Amino acid sequence: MTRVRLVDVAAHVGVSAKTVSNVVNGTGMVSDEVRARILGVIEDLGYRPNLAARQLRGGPSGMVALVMPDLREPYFAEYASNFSSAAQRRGMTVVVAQTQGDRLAERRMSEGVGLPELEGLVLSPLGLTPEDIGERRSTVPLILIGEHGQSLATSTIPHVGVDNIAAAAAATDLLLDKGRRRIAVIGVQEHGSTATSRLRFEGYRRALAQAGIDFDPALVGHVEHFNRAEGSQAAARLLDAGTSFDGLFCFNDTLAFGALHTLAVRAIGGPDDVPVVGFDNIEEGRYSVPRFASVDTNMTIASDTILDIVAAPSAARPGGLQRVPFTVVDRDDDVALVPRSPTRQQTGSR
Amino acid sequence: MTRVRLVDVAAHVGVSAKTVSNVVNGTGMVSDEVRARILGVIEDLGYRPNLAARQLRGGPSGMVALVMPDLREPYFAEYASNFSSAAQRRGMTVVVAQTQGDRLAERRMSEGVGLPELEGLVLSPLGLTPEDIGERRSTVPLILIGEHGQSLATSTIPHVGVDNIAAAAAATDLLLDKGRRRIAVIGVQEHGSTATSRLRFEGYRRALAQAGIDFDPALVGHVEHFNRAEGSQAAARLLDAGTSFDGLFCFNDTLAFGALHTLAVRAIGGPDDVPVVGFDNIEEGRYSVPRFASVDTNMTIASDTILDIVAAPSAARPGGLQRVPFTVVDRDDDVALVPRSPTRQQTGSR
DNA sequence: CTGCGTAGGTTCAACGTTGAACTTAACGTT
DNA sequence: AACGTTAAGTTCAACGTTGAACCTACGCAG
Repeated sequence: MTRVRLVDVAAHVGVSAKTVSNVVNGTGMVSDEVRARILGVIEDLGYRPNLAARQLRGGPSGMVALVMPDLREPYFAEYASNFSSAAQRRGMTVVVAQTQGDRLAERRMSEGVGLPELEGLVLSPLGLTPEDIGERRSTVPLILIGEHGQSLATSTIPHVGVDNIAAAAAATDLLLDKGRRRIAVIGVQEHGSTATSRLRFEGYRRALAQAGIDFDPALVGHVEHFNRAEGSQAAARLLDAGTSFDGLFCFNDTLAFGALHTLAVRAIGGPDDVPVVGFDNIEEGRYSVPRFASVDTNMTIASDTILDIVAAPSAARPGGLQRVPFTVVDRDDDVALVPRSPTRQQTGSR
Repeated sequence: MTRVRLVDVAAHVGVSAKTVSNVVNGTGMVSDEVRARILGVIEDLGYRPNLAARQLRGGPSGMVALVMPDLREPYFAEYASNFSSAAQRRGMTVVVAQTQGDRLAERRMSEGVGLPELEGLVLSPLGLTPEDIGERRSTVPLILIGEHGQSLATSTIPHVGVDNIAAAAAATDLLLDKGRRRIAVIGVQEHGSTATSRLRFEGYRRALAQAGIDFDPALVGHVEHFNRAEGSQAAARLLDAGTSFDGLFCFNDTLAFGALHTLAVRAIGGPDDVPVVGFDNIEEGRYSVPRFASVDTNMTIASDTILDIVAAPSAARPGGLQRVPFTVVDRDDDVALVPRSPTRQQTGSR
């Protein structure tokens, strides 16, 4: 029972394969009567076009690759979910792969090795360097997720994400607006892929400067990775050092979870005492007790932006950072464990 | 700058395209000298085989589809991560799609509409019925994730997962072994796709029966969905009804998070007071405070089992449930926020 | 020196689809 | 009646790869 082909349908109807092709693709001229018969036979036989043959003829593959460090991270999982939904809406198929943030894996994937003909390759880089991009052979359009500072910004590769400096400044402003003056920060990195961390740190410092507050290095919590354990440890170090703070900005929500845990264990804080702001606004944050604010990175808008770039003719494809608007979400009601609509929002243009 | 083909490489070397093909695929006889020259030119020109053409010739596509309800759910995200890694290890490409648990979406995806030629279609069903499977047209091997009770078990479709009844019984046993006698349960469903819930409930009751404990309907927490909010509400309902319990079994970890939250807010419990057992052993559970036990469903083993089935010749492909061993993981040390190695494990054969 | 096996190739057709170019009959115009 | 137009098709080649069949020179046994 081999697969049904165009010619099989054609034979059953008594027309040529091309006429069936025309019906399937809505091209050419076909009488209503013949079209109806063809559609009937297609249904009966269960014909489905062979994408490989289409592609070989130069047709679109309808496939986009999404390459992320690790889907177990809630942020990447949510991104993948959003992206996949957006792609499905456009009739595109998503291929996923993981790199574990490994530079060589990212390099290899950016070439699309072993992957089918893609219409776009969307990569969330951690280790990739501008040289890697320069040496890239593949002609498949590459689009990077997130802003990555000078390192990758100078390249002509489009990247899609929020303005990290502005967003981090807005997050800091939220705490400043609450009258906080000693705002600690968790997530400053010194090793590895520090681009995101550096930009958010810069935003934090700019917001402080604008408010006329001196930067205090004692308020900085360093981490290696953006995970719960390190967020928790960084908060513990701040407290152990005797540093007092009345607000806390974490460079992502996972760090915030960890930090909140340490604060809770030590019976410090609570949202009115030491308000916390995270970054990414992942689903899970909606259920957090104690609550914390976050910066929503509008992943749905980002996904659509990316797919628009993929769909654009190569000449019209932009380079550099494509800014996605961000939203500072402060959940200042007291409900827990029920998804909340944000009650206070500040939007992304500063 | 069109893509490099076999003939382009062949022309540069001065041999036929077929010889280059032989080198690429390791077939036929090629002298070491010619092989070396060909490999050099392949590298220089950056040749990469056109998978569409290969496939058209009847070659393997190397693609598997993974269709899940929603990647934002940590369990599915982790599953996807594991599966994707396992597939990458085998040189296979994973296509992902989401159904939101919608039966029609599951039906449509199970046909592989709009997808390239697949070697396997792996689906985590919520609404799919045996009739849907019966009416399926596609000849691509379908493999279901999880055990789904009578409903889908009778079909010849292979499904891969833990023995839900045995695993739930083992989870209950863990609490019984701690001397608990009034064990509450959260996650019983009455509407929608209840298969998993029913099986785990059955396991709970069997374990009680074996221990000579009467089942008390007052200890049952009903939910519509397996999420945090409902876990929290179910726990609240139990407490509000004045039901006392000294142990709690939640049908998945997300429910457990919610329930733990309610217990914490009401200052009840703690692991030595009211131990909690979840199901799935998701990453996030490792950082939970208060801690709780869980049933590890060995997703890596499951992924490999699935990929073995996909790779098997269709005649050798098994039907029915392929059992994956489970592990009851009790994290009874007191460390928090550092990934722990399980200290007490009980393995899956009862 | 004949014949045969084999290493190391080559040639050709086919996979299923569709753009481009071609055909045919019916119809409308002057 | 002759001509142009158009609707509704058909035919053919090509996309890149590879299995099957074919070719050829060389080494070696008899």
